[in-house]
Amino acid sequence: MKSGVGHTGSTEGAAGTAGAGGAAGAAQPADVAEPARKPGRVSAHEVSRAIRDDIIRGVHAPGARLAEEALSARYGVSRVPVREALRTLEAEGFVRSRPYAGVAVAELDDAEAEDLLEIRARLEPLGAGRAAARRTPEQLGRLKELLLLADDALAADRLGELARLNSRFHEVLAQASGSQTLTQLVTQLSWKIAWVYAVELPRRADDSWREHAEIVAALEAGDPDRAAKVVAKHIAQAQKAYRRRPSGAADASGGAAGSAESET
Amino acid sequence: MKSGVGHTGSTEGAAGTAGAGGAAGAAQPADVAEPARKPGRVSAHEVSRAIRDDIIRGVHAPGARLAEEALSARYGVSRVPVREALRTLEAEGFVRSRPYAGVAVAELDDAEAEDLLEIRARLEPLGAGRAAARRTPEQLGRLKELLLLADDALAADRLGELARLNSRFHEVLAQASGSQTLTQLVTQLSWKIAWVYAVELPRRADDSWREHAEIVAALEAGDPDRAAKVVAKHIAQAQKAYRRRPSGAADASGGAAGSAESET
DNA sequence: TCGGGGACGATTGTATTCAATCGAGGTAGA
DNA sequence: TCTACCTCGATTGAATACAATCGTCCCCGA
Repeated sequence: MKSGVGHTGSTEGAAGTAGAGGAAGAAQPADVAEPARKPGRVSAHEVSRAIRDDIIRGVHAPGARLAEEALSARYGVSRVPVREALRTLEAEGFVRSRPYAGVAVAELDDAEAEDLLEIRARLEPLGAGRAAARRTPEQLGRLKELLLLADDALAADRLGELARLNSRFHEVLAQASGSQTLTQLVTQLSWKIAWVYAVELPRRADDSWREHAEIVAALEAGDPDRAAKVVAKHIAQAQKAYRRRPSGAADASGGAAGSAESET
Repeated sequence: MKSGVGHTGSTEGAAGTAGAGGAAGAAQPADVAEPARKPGRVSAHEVSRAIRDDIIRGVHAPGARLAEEALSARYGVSRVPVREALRTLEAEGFVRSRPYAGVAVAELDDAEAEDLLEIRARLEPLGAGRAAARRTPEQLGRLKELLLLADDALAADRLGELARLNSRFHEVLAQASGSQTLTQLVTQLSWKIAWVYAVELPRRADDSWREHAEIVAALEAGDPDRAAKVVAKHIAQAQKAYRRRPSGAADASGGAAGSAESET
């Protein structure tokens, strides 16, 4: 008998590692320096999460070269877990690598950003439809909780946290679909969207969360068609907002230096 | 810029071990043995490709545990590149891992398979539309070349090769879209579809490649709408074929059924 | 006989060390 | 002065060695 490894589903939804949130605020790019994460024992998964967060926050600018040694110093681990993390990020499309030439942060031009939104527009309604049929009460509860947290954040005008809550909302929504593949796809997609939106998203925050509430209502009602439709509208609004953005701001200017709090 | 991982190689060299003789039915192959792949210098990227191919071909059955040492012995490298490969496959959704518990091949039930097809149905027409507008003559040439190769394979009734050509076709089609993100998504998706279809889909091959030719024609004409429409039809046909399959044998039961055939 | 606790083996996770490759810069020659 | 070649430094890629963790099995006690 092979005793085949449990794996009871759960596409790993962010284990609550305290995310070096300390350096919020300033968030100057590029200048690597402080270890930022010295606690003795970190896993490769966490390193990938840390690097991903930093990419999304603009700490590592698009096109920037990521030397393994520098990363290993920054995150306080050896090169081995760093390399593993880079492979993960490569598969996710955050970095590109060439043999013996190292890895660099991917560059997202406007066309890519548009594509991301277009892809999302086609996938999320699908997931929402599934979610309306399959969501568990617990998932519904988490979504509602996120709505409340967002209300607070809105009231306090903490936009950085809002961005995180937004990603999280769409992540949970994807999980509620009950499809492993769909969840993974949409989750990775939501990370990338957060990246692209790093600058723009806060502006639309208010409307966005009103729409989120509608989504939850549709899920609660268990109406797949309505859920899909509401999500589609939501995405379309987001697309419109992105296209209306002031300047071509797809790069890593300081925007939304959100705290990296990782409460799940 | 080519984005690493050239995919120039081909793995059919070791195809001889596929199927493991008539020993189908008896699940739990697991005990891989012969090195099958000793050539001196392989890179981590190639290892991930090798493992992925073996998963798709059913050499590693769904749910099977993948011990690092066993893999490193099988593919003739140390554990380090194996681990990197596993991180890649994890991000792609082919395996699932838990800290200190190792890695196991993911399990795709019928619902997941349906979702995969649904997702593809929504993404590929998008890519095809882009491709019709942006495809380069070189890409068009490669697609045509694939059509010819498929003709040969059809004539000679080499279904295993057809499966590979099929994946390759959709890969190139995605590349022609000019969108990095879309390319990566659709490519990874096509791998998974090949996996799901490996057991099923006896031979829709003939129709499938006729539709492929239509796709190429639309691309050549540079007509985005028509391209998207043709691809949508193509996917819909594939879905129909899948749903019409003889038995519901898409789960992890038998796993390592002989040669991998996937036609879309 | 059955349940709980602890030690052992096996496997994963990480660090350290060594080898291979690429790019930059300098030097010799035309 | 320009070009080609070559040497050297730096960085990536891989292998080996070490530490941490988990599951299992055995022993002990009720």
